[in-house]
Amino acid sequence: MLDIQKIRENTESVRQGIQNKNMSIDFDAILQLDQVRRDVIAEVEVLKHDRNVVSKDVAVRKKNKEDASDLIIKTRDIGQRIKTLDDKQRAIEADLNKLMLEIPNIPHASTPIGKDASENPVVKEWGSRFSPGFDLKTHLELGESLGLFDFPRGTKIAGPGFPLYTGKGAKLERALINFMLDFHIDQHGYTEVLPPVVSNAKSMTTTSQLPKFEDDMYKIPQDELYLIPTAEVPVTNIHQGEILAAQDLPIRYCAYSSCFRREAGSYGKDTRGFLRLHQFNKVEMVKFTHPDNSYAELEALRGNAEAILEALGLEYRTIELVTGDLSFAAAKCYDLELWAPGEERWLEVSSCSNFEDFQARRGAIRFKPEGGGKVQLLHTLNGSGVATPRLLVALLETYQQEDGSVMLPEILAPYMGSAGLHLT
RNA sequence: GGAGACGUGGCCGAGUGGCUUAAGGCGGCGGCUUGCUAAGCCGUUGUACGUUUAGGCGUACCGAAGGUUCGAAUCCUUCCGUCUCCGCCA
Repeated sequence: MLDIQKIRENTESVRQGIQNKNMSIDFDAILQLDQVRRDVIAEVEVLKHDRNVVSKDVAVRKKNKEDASDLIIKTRDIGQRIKTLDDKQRAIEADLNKLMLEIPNIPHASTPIGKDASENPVVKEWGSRFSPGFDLKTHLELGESLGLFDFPRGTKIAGPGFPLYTGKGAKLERALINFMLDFHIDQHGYTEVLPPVVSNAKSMTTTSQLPKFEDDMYKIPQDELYLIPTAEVPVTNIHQGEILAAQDLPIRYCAYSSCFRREAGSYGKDTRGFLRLHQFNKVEMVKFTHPDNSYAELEALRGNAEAILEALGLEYRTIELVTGDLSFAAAKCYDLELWAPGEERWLEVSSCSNFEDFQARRGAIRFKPEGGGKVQLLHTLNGSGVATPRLLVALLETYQQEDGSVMLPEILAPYMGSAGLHLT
């Protein structure tokens, strides 16, 4: 959510930012509603002040055993007017809040202006192309012949897009999750958390899955819960409504969770194998930072995600999203893409974003500055570190051997066993 | 799922319709003292919104939302949460 005061005072620059995001918002309607709201508040507060003064007089007279009926009659009318205005204020604020929740974050000044993904600049390329000279198999062919997963049975159990991992495939999935968690905890200083995989509407609103993206999520109406599309939701909401001490910042959490996405509107796209799923595993990093440090923390966060890919020896590139491709809540974002030699394409495995105070305002996540001073909103960031399905694709395709087996990188030995690195 | 108890500031805790502007204490912050010394004394204390050149002023907030009343932390209704006991359960 944006600051209404900022919209009021810097209307044109906010308007420009939204336009760069290819969105359109009726700011005139919002400003007008805000003006009405403030007029009503000013009016009702005068009446409440009057009521308080008269009520005190009533109390004094009653204490002195004097008659106060004239005052009571006078205030009865004030009470009615207050009630009317209170109702009006409530209605206006509900309307205004609804509009405010639909306004996307505005891009940071450093985010390149551009219309869509085709204009995203590549900011880093790492690793070398895997081209061994024999015919490369896709992860589907490899997985099937090696018995790593069973899509038909996953479909039978739940439906398409719900993968069943089997044997070494299940172990590899578990190994990757543990490897990434340990890496971020031991090397990058994150604190591990293991959150619920469901969240309520309030939490979903903080991170802005709600109200705009309700159709993308699985809902449990009976209990008014949603399955999380990412651990970002429960982890960011750990400090919802709290006032943290400045000395405690930055807070860095790392969480594994299953993620659930309906992928409505993407039917027929990337339906094969692991490229697009309804349920998948992901290790997520979430940071709560002082506003002054959030962009330095974003660079570090991106580095933490890249370090995973480098440790696994996989070719990747990092792109910076232009304003038109930025997600609803982000002010700046990097995407990490792995090269899948069998698929012969780049696969997005991580998104690292700075939301500035956008989510913090929605969730009332604040901090008290060191040495006192006014409580202020902190900045939230998150990034995948990383999602497993496409990582598994690139890993299998990059480490495949001519005989159809896969020789996993040495760094996974503690998790697979040395002998277990060779998938046959 | 059943029965009961409870929900007050950073924390403890008083408060059953009106000098409550939420007592008192702890903690925090600022100052004084340095013959009460592992201390003592004085002052201060939250959040949001509105308003103001500024200092300030006003309004609201006692789990949440409504209601009764001239006036609600206090009375009524609904909801949420916590705890205890019972039932079920990995």
